[in-house]
Amino acid sequence: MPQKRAVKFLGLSKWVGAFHATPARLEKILPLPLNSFNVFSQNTEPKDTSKFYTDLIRQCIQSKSISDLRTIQTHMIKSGFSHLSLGNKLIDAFLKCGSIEEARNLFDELPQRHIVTWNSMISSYISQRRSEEAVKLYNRMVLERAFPDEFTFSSIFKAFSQLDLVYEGRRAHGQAVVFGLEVSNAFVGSSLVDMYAKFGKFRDARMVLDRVAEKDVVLVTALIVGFAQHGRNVEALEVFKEMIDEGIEANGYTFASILSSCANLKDLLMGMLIHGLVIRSGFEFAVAAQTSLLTMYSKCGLVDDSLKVFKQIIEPNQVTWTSLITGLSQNGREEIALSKFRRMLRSSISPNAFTFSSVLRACSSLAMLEQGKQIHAMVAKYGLSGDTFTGAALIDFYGKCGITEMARLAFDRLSKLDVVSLNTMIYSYAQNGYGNEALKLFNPSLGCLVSSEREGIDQDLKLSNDASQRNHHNFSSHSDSQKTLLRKR
DNA sequence: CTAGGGTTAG
Repeated sequence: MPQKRAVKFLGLSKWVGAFHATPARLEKILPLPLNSFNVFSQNTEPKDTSKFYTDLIRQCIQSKSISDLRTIQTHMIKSGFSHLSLGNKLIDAFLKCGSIEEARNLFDELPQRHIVTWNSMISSYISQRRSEEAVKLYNRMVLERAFPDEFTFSSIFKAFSQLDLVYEGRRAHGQAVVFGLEVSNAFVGSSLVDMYAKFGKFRDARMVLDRVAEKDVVLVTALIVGFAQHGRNVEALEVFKEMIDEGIEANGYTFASILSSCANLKDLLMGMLIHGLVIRSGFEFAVAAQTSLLTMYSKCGLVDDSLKVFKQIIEPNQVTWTSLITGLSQNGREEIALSKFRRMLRSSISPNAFTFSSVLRACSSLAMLEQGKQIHAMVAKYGLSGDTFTGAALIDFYGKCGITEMARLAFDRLSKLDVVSLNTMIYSYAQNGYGNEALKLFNPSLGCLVSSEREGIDQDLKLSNDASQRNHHNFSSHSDSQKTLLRKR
């Protein structure tokens, strides 16, 4: 009986007394009759009415009361949107209450939208990883002559990098230039640098960065992160040093990224130096920096130091636990890795694809069949059977345990194939004496993988197949699994 | 009333 559900407006006691307001009751106690809203234009609307609604909306946000917002919306629509600014506030309120759909519905209904409203909608879509919607709105915005401002540009570029739309992102950059907002502030600049860096377009990223007059830590960190994420660790370190030289202080984000570069370079000395810097700059308890620190030590082979870092972490998150488990598993401490995994679950932190691929690796190294099976069940429960990394770990695990059928089952569940998972499957077959099955996979033209709807995969397979054909008469260039196959033949 | 950068896997 949703109609009868009481709607409580906490601060409304002077209007409604102590009783609860239903939409029908609310209509009776509004400060002005609904019809009379129409006589006010947007500019001359009475101050107190506007304030009345504004307060109401603020209370709804505080109590996260979406149903109350709906009530207000109903009245607004009835009054023919006489209060446009309220419409915008209402959209903002829906967004803050997490109801993006209702915000969008109202957004579409409004005869006019404020630039702030456009920006709010766009950034909400992006933070919900629904960037297609954000881009659609952005394009519509330009068409409807609601000109994007620096707030728009500070968020829209992320949509293009999320969607991997290089050309469109560049075009939006051009539009920012046209509006004179390209490097109007560090917000727009860092968003642009981030986009170009994510695309691997480091020349463009650098050019934008250099044009920003007031550089700050976020701007430079965007470039550092870009280099680090593309495995260009030396360049990441160079930019980091440059930043320090320019007197810009690093923060937790910067340290998280730069320590990850040290880890990948196995540069223990630099890592320890930066560890000192982390402590001195007061980011000792920034969890991402701590996580990277932990990884740095374990990649450099100092497991005990990484355990020490972990002990310091007050609230380890999913990534932290995973890093710890990975480090242990990679350093031959499989049992401890598994016990940490159990502890992670007990502290109600859920595992992800990264975690599973690491614990499965631990199970695989020691051929712990029962444990691995249990983890396989969890993988299925978490809906991660299709993940390429986790899948490859499963294939590897069952292969090592000699259960080829299960390995194949895991293989067939992959939502996407790549060279590694294919190699792992071939290796599992080969290891267990199924030479013919392995060959079928090795040469997809024999019919094993063709005729599936997997297009990207075929591309991948074609590449690896072409490469192997080039080496066909050259035995020494074959991988171990291929050698095994050739012997079996 | 609206804005930017992060750490983990084969």
